[in-house]
Amino acid sequence: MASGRPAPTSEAELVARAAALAGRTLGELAVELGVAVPPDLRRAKGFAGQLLERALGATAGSRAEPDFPALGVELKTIPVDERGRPCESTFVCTIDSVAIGAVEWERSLVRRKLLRVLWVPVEGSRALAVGARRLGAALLWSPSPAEEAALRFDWEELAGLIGRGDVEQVTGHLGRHLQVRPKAAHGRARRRALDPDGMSFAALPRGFYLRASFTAAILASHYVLPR
DNA sequence: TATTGATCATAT
DNA sequence: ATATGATCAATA
Repeated sequence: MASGRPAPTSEAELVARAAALAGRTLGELAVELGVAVPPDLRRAKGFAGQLLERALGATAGSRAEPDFPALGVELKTIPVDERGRPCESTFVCTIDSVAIGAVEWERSLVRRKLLRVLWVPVEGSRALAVGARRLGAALLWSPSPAEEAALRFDWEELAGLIGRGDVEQVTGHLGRHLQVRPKAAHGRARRRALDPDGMSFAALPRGFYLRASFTAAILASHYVLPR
């Protein structure tokens, strides 16, 4: 990957850059950055996110850090329908099911990832060619006390189950706003986990996701569709 | 058709 | 192999 823009040095600069992208298409951005546009996202699921990383000067790559380390800001592109509502859930982080039982909410990866997020809406209809999809108005967000309390409630239930060795009992049906779903390269992937008796076994890797209803509420009071 | 479970690409 | 970026696609 070629390098993107230099990193922004303040939140204001980051927000200004993001605001300037509203209404632009992924195709226009790709041309400016010298990136090829895939025909669809089946084999390029991270395309929009990686394009925006470069357009905004995020730290590229797969380092376990916020996208903008100096600012402590996480970048999330979010696909939205024609009404501005999320098309998908939002991946937050993977789960270390062996360690999670010893972690409190305040130090959890979920909370740290969501402390400060730049949401960048992108038209997500599969009927739109990838290159024609427009960016919406970005929103720099931190959870309100009520939002954090709600996330904490779900996290404690889910992390509690996993910590007690019941990771195999946790399905995507649990959690009002936060849920646990598989997060793996393929169905044979395995991570070390503990059963209720403390015995180690190979489990399907899982991650925390925000339900679309939760992110819809975040975007609802701020988001404006591109026009 | 909304949601859950499964999967794909790239970088390190 | 595990982190990043997520969306696909089968199911209920």
